[in-house]
Amino acid sequence: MKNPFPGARVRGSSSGRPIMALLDLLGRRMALRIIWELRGDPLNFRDLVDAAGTNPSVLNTRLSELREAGIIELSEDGYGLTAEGRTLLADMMPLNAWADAWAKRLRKP
Amino acid sequence: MKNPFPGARVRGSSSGRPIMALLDLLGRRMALRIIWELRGDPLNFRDLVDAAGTNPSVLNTRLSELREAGIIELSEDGYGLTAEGRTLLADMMPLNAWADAWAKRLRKP
DNA sequence: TCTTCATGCTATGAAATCCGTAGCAATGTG
DNA sequence: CACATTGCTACGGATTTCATAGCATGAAGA
Repeated sequence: MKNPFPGARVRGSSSGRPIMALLDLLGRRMALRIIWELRGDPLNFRDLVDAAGTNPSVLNTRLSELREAGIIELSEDGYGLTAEGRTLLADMMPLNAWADAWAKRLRKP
Repeated sequence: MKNPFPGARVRGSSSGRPIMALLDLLGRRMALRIIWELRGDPLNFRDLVDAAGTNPSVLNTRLSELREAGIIELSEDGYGLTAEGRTLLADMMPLNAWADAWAKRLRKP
């Protein structure tokens, strides 16, 4: 299937609503993780493979989608978040705190 | 593979850090979407299949993971978010605004 | 110039996952 | 006893992911 793109059909939705395209894009394997791993300094391709614990083919597929979406870019320093990507990451940061509270809950139910 | 669980190995991470388990869980097909579709009233199984634009087998797999994680529960009214699930959804809501701004950017670059 | 290295990325085949459809079991209603 | 509604499972083909090997390019040494 084509890359998720606001205004286009995506898996599970033909409405073209931007949130549906975003949920499809972020719902693919390693997409959230890749963005997460780029929260600090840019990483080169191989370091990103290691950091995300994935393999070149999946990473490259996700990178092309995330680059086309304007979330990630390749600079001289390696792969990093664009300005837009950083605002998306900022929106994801609460998930970290949520996950910690979740772990605490599940340890003593 | 076993369901993502804080403290356990998940795809792409053996650290057991809660955020990794969460990113694995949410990075599976339709997981984010299912949570999103339950932002309002509970839905029964079939309505949730339609709302998420998926099929019973994938939905059931995701539901069992999300129920085990304590994010979704089945009540007399149907499938709905738990209290914890609602806080997770609240953390996801900014994505909607982000997606709208994203769509606007991509329309006129 | 001839290695050697680091880089982004592609190729390949097997394994896992997803998808769509059909249908089952339990429960309730006429 | 039909009949509808519900949650869910079975199945087979399509797609995606996984792990590993390797290619192409450019820079840096020898």
